[in-house]
Amino acid sequence: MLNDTSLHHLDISHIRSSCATCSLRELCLPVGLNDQEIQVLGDVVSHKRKIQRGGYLHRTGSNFQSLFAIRSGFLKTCVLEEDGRQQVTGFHMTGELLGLDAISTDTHTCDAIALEDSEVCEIPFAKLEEISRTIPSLMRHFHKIMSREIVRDHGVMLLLGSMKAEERLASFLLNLSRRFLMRGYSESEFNLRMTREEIGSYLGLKLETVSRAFSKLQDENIIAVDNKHIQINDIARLRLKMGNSSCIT
Amino acid sequence: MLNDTSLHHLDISHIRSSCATCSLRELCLPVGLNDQEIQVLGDVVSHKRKIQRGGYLHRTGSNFQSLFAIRSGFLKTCVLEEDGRQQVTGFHMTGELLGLDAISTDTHTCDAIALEDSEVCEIPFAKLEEISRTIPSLMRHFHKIMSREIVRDHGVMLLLGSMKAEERLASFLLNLSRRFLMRGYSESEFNLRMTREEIGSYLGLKLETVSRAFSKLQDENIIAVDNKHIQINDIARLRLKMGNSSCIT
DNA sequence: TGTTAATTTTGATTCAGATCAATTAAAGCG
DNA sequence: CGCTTTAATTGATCTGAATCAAAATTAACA
Repeated sequence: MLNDTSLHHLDISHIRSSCATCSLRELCLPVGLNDQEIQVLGDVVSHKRKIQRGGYLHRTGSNFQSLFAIRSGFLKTCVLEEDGRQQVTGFHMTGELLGLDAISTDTHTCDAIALEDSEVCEIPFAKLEEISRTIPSLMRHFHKIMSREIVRDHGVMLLLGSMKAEERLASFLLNLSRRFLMRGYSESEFNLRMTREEIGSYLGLKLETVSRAFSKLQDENIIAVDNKHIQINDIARLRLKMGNSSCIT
Repeated sequence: MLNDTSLHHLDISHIRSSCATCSLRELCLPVGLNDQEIQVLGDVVSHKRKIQRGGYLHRTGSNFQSLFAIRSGFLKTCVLEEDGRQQVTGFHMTGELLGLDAISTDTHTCDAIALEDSEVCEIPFAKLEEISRTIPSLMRHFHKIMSREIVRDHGVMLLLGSMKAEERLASFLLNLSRRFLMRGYSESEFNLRMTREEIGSYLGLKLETVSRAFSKLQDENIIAVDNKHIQINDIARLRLKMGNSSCIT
């Protein structure tokens, strides 16, 4: 459950690297395409963009033209309320696709902010639709990505609707762990890119509660916390903490 | 915010009724298509299915073949946890599209249960993808539907993550009100099809809390509650109750 | 490098909503 | 129609997380 805009579980190692413009292999889209198709797709996603830490990839209300595939870095998406407070709707890392929400109204419905220096590929949506007409597997794949985002959101709804603080944090850490693993990083040791407040916003908790939950898990020797650095000592017990283990797979 | 799998706000009155098999006008898909295109689409969605109150449209884990467009009735979708408790992920009414979550893995990720006798049109997904290749506006429209579901889910996440009980119920009622209005029913008076427990599951509250929130709103003369029958006396004040009014539009 | 600002931790207290419990009302059904 | 089951309301109590508050730590930056 939790975050998974894209499809890292798919093995993309078989993709041949014929793309000159942009290393598509890291991206989420070209799964299962042949050389020629990758070439076509590559022409579409050629435009790269760098965002500095703290910078905006897009803002709520801004015009939608393109999806963004994250090549590197780490971003959050959040909706801003009148009163100034923000609700984080997701954390996003390499290979994931941003902007799906904006297709609905041709307007971005959330802010996307880089939590560390990041690089994205811009994918003009009109062009993506166009070429997906001639490459059925690309269309199918894109639909799966959108669907997966819906499934993820349902998972978060379940988390927010029925789990308690410690379960939420366990779920969150396990989700991060899995996503780091899929990208070839350690599943048991990583650095958080977001603050306690941002975690809290995402999990529907106050930052103090997040901090306390971290401390609690550390006291039980399930994890070791050193500020932003997390070490998972006992992943099995962390899974137990989640309670209904249906959420994360 | 809250429920809006589909796109009732679009005016479909201009659609010419050339479809022999199934009255597509009620459905969400054929917006902006010409006669011939509607004909093509009509051939795909011809298969109808009735579900009795309490019956399943699909179950978690079952094979995904088709999306379902609701022609009449009222359904809920919910995910079942190990412990037997269920989390309602949405309530769905005429014109909305079910099954989007299943595209991701070709397996349904939730149960869809009729809360009253309902009728749906089955839309074989492979065929939909196929014809959407030749009808760009249909493809675009389908993408907007998926995207809108993502936006809706983000709205629910915001609700679950940051609103308190009374705000959640106000938001829920206003959402229902709007959806009834869009279908030509009264926005100020309607019957709930779901129990307090199901509302609570959806809103992340216990049924007692839902009941108390109803009573509170009634005491303040904002609504009148008679079991499942709801009358909204002061929609403006109900909106105020929601707090951050960004959610519902 | 020193100074300031932001973040994190921890404690004390409060409160919204959960839980427990009992009653009332409505819906099925033989 | 009366009986049983299910759903809804309301009250009393408890509890997990919010809030308030202060100290400690880390990061930012001139």
